[in-house]
Amino acid sequence: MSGWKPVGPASGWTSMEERVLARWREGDVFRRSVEMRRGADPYVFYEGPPTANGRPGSHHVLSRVFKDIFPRFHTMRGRYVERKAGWDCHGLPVELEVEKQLGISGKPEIEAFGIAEFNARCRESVGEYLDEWERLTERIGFWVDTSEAYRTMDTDYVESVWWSLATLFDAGRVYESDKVVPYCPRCGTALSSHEVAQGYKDVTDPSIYVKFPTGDGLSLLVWTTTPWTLPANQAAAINPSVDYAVVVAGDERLVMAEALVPAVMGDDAVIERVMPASELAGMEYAPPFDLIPGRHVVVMSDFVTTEDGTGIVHIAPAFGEDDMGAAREHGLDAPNPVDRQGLFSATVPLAEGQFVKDADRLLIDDLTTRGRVLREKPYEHSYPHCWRCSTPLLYYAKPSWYIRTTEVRDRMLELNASVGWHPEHVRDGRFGRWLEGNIDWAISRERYWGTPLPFWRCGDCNEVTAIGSFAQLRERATVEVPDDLDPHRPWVDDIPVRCPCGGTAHRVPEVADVWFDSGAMPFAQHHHPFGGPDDLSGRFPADFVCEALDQTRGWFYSLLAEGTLLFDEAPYRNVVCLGLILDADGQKMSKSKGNVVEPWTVIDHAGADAFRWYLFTAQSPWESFRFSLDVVDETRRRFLFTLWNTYAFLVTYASLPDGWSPGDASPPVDERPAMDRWALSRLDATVEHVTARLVDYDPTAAGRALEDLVDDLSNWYVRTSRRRFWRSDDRADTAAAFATLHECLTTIALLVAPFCPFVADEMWDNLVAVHDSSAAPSVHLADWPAPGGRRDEDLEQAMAAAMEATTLGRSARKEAKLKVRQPLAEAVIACPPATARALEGLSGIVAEELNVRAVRFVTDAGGLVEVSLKPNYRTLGPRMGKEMPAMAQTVAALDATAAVTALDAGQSVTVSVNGVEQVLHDEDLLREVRPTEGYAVAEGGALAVGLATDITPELEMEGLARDLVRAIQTARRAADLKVEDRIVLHLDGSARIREAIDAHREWIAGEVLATDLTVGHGVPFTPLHREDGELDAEPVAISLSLA
RNA sequence: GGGCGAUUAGCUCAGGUGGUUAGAGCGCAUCCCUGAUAAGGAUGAGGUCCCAGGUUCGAGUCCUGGAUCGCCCA
Repeated sequence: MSGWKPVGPASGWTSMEERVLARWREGDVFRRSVEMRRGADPYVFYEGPPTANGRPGSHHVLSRVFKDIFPRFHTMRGRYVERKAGWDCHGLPVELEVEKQLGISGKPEIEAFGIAEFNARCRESVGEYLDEWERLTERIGFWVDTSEAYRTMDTDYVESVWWSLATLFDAGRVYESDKVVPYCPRCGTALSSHEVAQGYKDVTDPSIYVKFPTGDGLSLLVWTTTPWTLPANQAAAINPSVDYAVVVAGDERLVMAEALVPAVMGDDAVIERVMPASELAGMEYAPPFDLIPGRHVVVMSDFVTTEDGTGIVHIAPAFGEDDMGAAREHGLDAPNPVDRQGLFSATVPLAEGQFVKDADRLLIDDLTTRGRVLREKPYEHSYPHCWRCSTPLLYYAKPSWYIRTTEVRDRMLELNASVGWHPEHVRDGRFGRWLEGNIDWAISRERYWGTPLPFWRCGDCNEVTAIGSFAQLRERATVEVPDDLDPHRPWVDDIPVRCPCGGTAHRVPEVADVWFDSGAMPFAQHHHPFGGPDDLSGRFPADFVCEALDQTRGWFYSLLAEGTLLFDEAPYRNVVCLGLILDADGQKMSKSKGNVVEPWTVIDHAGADAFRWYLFTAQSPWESFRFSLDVVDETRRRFLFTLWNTYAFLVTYASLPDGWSPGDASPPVDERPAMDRWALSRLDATVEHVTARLVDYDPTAAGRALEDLVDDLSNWYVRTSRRRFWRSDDRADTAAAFATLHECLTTIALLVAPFCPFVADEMWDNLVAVHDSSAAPSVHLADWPAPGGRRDEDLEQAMAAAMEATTLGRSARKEAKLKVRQPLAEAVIACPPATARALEGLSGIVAEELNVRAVRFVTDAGGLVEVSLKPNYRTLGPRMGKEMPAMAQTVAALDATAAVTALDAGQSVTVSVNGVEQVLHDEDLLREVRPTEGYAVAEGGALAVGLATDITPELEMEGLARDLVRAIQTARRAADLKVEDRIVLHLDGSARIREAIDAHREWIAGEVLATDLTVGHGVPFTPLHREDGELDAEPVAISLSLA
């Protein structure tokens, strides 16, 4: 009654995953894994909401599996881990998609179409790919509760956002101001700095050196890359601490910063005179276009640099932040000849109705005609574009709503300091620097599909009232508010409220920045504060969030800003940053390049576990991934198939009729062979290490430790222990082997569970659950393992030496062209005495691996071994300092044999270095040993292995017998026998082969499970299978039948 | 122009606190094993550790400068 399920080949991986998935579904395993820990210490995870109006890509798989591994790990460690999914629903991307569907473009067309219908379409659009998202989420094993997902467009969510905005407004932290903002004329909206950050592109703009004449043939020379701003010019700014030069240029004289003369006018420019900035200040000039009245005067401003240009900056207050600042300082106007669509108004007849960027040419030509342009040159620079529609942004003065984040900047920095960033350098580097340069957060968008700003402005007194809940809205509304209020536009726009002054207030037209929505998720996902006084208890702050590195200025920021403003607390304790997914050549994946690797391709071909393992272990998660199907495939072969084969090996032999079951008695660990104790020691070490690394948010190192363990288990433990699993002459030993391997694989299933939840659960099911109804029915309902206290570092070191000796022995065999099947008389291992003592207990393993009759250790310095010495820099370096090279020479000149003899006798060696006596101990000298002549030798540092190369007739016979066994095993397989089938066997062959059979008859019969073995010409039975072949160029015939 | 990060074998990546001969996988070459077999394994070739200075007895590792690439910001 073994209960084992047969294990298929690793090639059936994806169907295995789907079976496991079905088990989870049927058993409601995810929900149970959460519920099981209810009441325990919560571990708080926040899902950064993706927008589901596009298909999920491989980069989404990256973030989703990282979001999965830590909650799974901490669940197994006993924490209660709620995992609420979330969807970002609002915003420009959604509007753009709908505009495309409707075949319309721009705000006037949207308004003509109707906001109500437009927003209804947006609401539909955000769910368009929800099914595919949920299907992928499930298939990659990302356990998150999609049935209870929060959606930023939900009424409750919007109400929480209103609460937060009203709270900030009432605290005086919201203001409206005319500011120059990055503005997309196509979308008709201002962009936040983190949106601007996403749209930089390298473009070539026309740049010109323009002359601003001041009379008498003298002109200020000004450089600009935005000629279209010149009609709005109001002033020219100079740096107060810079000297300016007058340069002769033909019959003209040009003013510019002295330091920039060579760069602008060449090295042989003639400087007429140099003056301090103060001499220029207040000077008036003729504006480039005499269309708009203004003072057109030289002002002094610190922001002017001499890094490029001419050191004189043209000031158009409506089109630059610095310009606006200078205008305020010097009392200048801020005329704006450009409308909201980015088109010139009638103020500039020359370019009326033209898009500003397109008007550059026209304006430059006009200036050139009038002799105002010194030079024109194309200028390549990085310029911000709209992150969705790619229109070049304009810096443009307009009223906007702001949150005074600058007031809490220092507090944000303080709170940030306590966050565990991964990688650490983001805290003070990328993110910290960004926070230091914090500017007030522009939160308003003049759009449609978003959380409406809950601000109402009175038509009488102009005061603004913030509404923080729907109840408050109902209370103050002058009209009936429906029970099923949709708090979106246009419905809320039609609800006026009473102003305290007695007048009627109407909602301001703007909606909120979508980043404010997502930053509100810690409280809005739970409808705080409307869910009662404890609605955030155990839910704030998060222990862990995780997104791609580009979110530093996005979600990571909006979370921190809102956490600080509203709760005076960092909203997360740990942040894991993720890198970009690139193609195999390191290029960004993009549809236009056609180099996108679809997640489904990877999953269908390699499976989710392989996909996950690759992402977790390929490299530090915050580096870019050079991603392709091939690298996932390689990962899968290397780790998952090795693990699977080891697992399949155990199950195959355990399920044989006289196999093994987990309940069977097995010897206590300290009575098991060294190999078993070694495996368990390695297991305990790995449990400890993997746990520590995962606690520290480092799945890469954790995964690599698991790879090492699985490799050790497969390529050393199983390799050297194979026969123990099917030799039944020592039941206790077989049971020890099974129990050891079973425990290793069971524990590995637990350790692998957060990484590769499918294979882990499949293994757990077959190794544990099917045998023991009291055990956890799924690995994901089990507890994380603890080390079993069986660590034996001496044994681990000794085993490492045994592996090394085996490697060297194989190298020596290769050197001597002696195949492994040919037994040899002896291997001589030359090593220091301590190593020899450690290795002695393992010499049987080494002997078997090297196929030698005996292993002999040679440690003395005489006869068989040559010793040479090297200084141990690690111990001697600090002691000797500058004398170290002299010491190295002294050691090299030492009589190594005598020194080693003394050291082995427990004595020290005294040498003289530059006249000073130095006492050397065993640890100060490193030995290199090698056997002397007569052996095939390979050496590696402190170990050398020699093989006796003489093959006696007896060894030759044994080698032949082994060849014969191999041939018979091949014949067995050719006859399609099961591994446990008994056979009757008849052999025939040359005299030499018959001699080998005679010498090893019993052994051969035992190896191939022959109950009867005959030799000679006539076959005494009707063979099921017959094979004629050659062995060592001599004929051999094998006939066999079932016994 | 500034900030952050990266640069180690043909490719993908490891290399606490400086210390003997810089490692692994893939690929390649040559082989082995055949009771894990639609598998497995070994040995080997392959490296100016981006460059140049500096600190040090000793630098892939620390410092300075530079180059190239990436991300972010002006």
